[in-house]
Amino acid sequence: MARPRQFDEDRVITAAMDTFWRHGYEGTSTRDLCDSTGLGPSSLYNTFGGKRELYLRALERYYETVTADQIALLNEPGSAKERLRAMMLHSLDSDLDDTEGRRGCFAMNAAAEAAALDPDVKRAVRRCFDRVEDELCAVVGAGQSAGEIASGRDARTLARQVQSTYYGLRVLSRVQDDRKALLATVDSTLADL
Amino acid sequence: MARPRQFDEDRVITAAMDTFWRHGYEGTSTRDLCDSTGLGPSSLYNTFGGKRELYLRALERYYETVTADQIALLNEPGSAKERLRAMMLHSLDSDLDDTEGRRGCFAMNAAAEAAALDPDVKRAVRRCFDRVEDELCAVVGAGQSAGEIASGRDARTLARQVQSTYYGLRVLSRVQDDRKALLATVDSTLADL
DNA sequence: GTTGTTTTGGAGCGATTGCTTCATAACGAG
DNA sequence: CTCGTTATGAAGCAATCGCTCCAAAACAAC
Repeated sequence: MARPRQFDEDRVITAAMDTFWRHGYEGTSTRDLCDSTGLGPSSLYNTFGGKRELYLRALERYYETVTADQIALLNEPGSAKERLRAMMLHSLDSDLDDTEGRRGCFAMNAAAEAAALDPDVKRAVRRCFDRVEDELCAVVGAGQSAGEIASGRDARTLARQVQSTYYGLRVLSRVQDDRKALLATVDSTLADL
Repeated sequence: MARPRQFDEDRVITAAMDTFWRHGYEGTSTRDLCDSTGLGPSSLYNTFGGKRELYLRALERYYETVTADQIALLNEPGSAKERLRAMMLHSLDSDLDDTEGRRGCFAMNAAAEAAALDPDVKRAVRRCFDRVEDELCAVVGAGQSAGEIASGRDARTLARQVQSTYYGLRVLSRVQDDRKALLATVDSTLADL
């Protein structure tokens, strides 16, 4: 019926996510996006609508891939605290990896840069955060059932404490290179549970 | 000897800080800066050198004013936990204040946007974070001496835990409007000390 | 007043911004 | 094959980017 597309939409969104992740929304130009995706501007605009729409798609993709990986780590075999530690360690090592360009957490970057201005960005970021919170809650609950974590306090509250510490550490990791110090905070937090 | 300046350098830097704070580095144009400071481009460039230098000056100013206010709150009269709570509450209410534009923490925004790329930005942000950490450590130590906080653990480690939770909450506050939930995490964290 | 020095406002530099236009290409349907 | 439809690449739109240049202006020193 018509000419088919020469590109894989998924790969394009992934490439765009990577570019937005590294340089932020304002720091990424449409030409940067054309270069990283391999698409010409007409294909890019014809398919996605514009820079903002592609940014939102990139945030969705982040949820589907990176956030999903965090959830997966929380569901590996092991005790509750081991699983919490595995997720936090994985993110911290990713944050400190110079070969990856110290790009941090895309959702957190988007929260800092654009969540205040754009309700759609806010919603997309919140989706990532809420998903992590829910899964942390489940892990904490499992730990409580197993007698590994004290049952006195509300699982949701404990999960939010862990989540806050986790995101706070990722903020600190942007300017703090001392892996041991960050790790000590992780272990100290887990010991409190 | 020569024509004197028609503007107050401090006021200009404060105005620039406010603009960068609200819109980020990439989101702020030199014309935005001219508008908010009242300076013409020639005066702005003659005095400060360029956009990047002014951004660094704005981060310095943030340290001198907002970070200093946080430190001051930690040194108000009251118990250690009361002082920790006062600082966190103040920031959270500032983060949630719609009339201020939900601009968050300038240092954290800079960390997310530019710390990975610019070593000078990284240094300026870290200065803010380290100052808070040091003061949190002092407050925790005082709490331990007063018997208010358990003396078993290292004050520095506890301070870092509080700091991480604090920054994590400020991340969450960008997309989470539920003040009560955020507050519950504060109180739960303080109860653990 | 004149001179010397610095600041100021405005025009505008080349480059880049997000995006559009359009002729052409590449297919499926008939 | 022809036709209808969509995708593509290249050129380029007006607007804005960070920044510079320069003549006029405003002072202090003399």
